[in-house]
This record gives sequence, structure tokens and C-alpha cells, in this order.
Amino acid sequence: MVEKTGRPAYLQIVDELRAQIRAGSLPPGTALPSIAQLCERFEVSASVVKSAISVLRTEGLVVGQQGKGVFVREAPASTVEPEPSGINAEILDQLTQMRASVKELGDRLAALESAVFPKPK
Amino acid sequence: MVEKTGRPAYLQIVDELRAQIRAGSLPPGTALPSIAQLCERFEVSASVVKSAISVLRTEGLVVGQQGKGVFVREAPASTVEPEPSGINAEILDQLTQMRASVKELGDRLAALESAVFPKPK
DNA sequence: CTTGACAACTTAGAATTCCAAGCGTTCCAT
DNA sequence: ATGGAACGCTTGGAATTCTAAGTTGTCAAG
Repeated sequence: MVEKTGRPAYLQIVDELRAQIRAGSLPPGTALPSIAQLCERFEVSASVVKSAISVLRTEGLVVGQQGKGVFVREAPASTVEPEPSGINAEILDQLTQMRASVKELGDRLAALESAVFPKPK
Repeated sequence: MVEKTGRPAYLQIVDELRAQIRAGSLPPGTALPSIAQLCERFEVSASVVKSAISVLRTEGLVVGQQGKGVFVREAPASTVEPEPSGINAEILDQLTQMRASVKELGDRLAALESAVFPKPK
């Protein structure tokens, strides 16, 4: 699958995956093959696959979840506008991270609470 | 410039450069500082700077020319609405402050945790 | 003066190696 | 039987190293 065209390998993988997403063979909500599997399929190193997934992430086509996988976004909505929603994408990204941080704080607080105030059950 | 928030270093650099481009201190057509210079300024490795520039490239904000440099794209064209950008800047600013607050809460929680759960590590 | 070689600097792509963190399962001991 | 520890798989971030290729400037030889 190396396809020795002049096109960089990671962009070829981006094209491939983007096409599969658009064609519906990777419907929204489904997980992409794991990085290791993609490495094997395309016969490239992990860095190439990571670069490709990174592009798809900044394009908003997929979202990665640590420990689970990379999932096709539910609402692709306005397909890949390079610049128009740059700031909005930025804000959404930061909000995502903030939500994760707050959730993590909540979890830790809950753990502390159940340690300090034993469960009255 | 490391800014020990939870935000990854390469995204912090993306934010910084994007802000400078939008603010006009890096007008269209000008070259960004070289990767080596950015490494020095932000005190990170080349891989981080490369990641940041890669994001800006896929966002279409800059274009790289081998052997010369990375240049701010002419004509961002697609409507950089003045009003919303002000609002968005405001939101981004508040997000920054929130990130700091969350970080501080995390630190205090960590202190509490190590007091309640002694570390036998 | 012109031309060619060369060195220095630049981005781009790729590989490899770590480490951190999250999730899910298994499995064992209390 | 249920709770918790351990393990394996996963993504994410970062550093380092290498190669390729393009630009620019210098400098010496013809």
C-alpha cells in the first residue's frame, strides 16, 4: 500500500481513511483499526499512522479516546473547512479538555469523599 | 513558555502562533521564525515545533517551502468576522483563566490526597 | 567576470524509542 | 461472591535520529 507516488505516506493514509469515512464503510461512531493494525495494513511505522490520525483529528473527522481507540465523529457537519471555524474548533477543543479535567477532579473528589466520609449504607 | 497547564506543548505553540497571525504581528507573506529558533524560544524539542507547524499547515494558515521557511498564507479570505473574533478572544481568555483555576484545584486536591492516602511507593 | 563546487541553513518525512494515561479483562484473595 | 490488583491493549505526547531536498551565500578556479 506504499504506492510510490510522490505523495507522502501519511497523506495517502489520510486519503484512504477519509474516503472510507465518506463512503460509509467507516460509519460515524465506529472505531478505526488500531494504530498497530494500521501499521501492519499499510506497512509503515507507527509515526506515519500517528501523523495521519493527527491530521484527521485536526480536521475534526475523528476523535481519539485514550485507552479505547479513534472514533469517527458523529456529526461531520460542515465538511472540512480549513479556516472558517478555526476559532470555534479551538474553543471546542479546549472545552473538551476542560470537561475532561473537571471530570477527573470530580472523580478524585468522590474518591476522597468516600474515604473521609465512610459510606452510610 | 512551557506553561505547565494540562494543555500539550505543541498546542500551546499553535495557540501562540495563531494568535500572532491573527493579531497581525505575523502578517501574510512573512516567514515564521525557523524551527530551530522556535525550539529555542519555547524551550522545546524540534518534534514539538514540527507538530505545531504541522497543525498550522493542515489548518491552512501557513505554507511551508523547503529550503526557505514557513510563510503565513496570503488571503485568509474566508471572513474573519471582527465582532465574533472579539467574543472568541474573550472566551479563549476566560478559558485560559479557567484552565489555571482547574490546575490549581488539582494541585490542592493532590495535596489532600497525599495527606489522606499516604504514599507507600 | 563567470562558473562551478561547496557549506550552511531550511523544511519535510519517516523511524524509533520512551513514558503517561485510560480502558477492559482476568484472576486471585479476602 | 465481591472487591481489588495486575496485566494487556490503546491513544497521546515528546525526544531523538536519519534522510531527502531546496535555498542561499561564499569562494576559488578558470
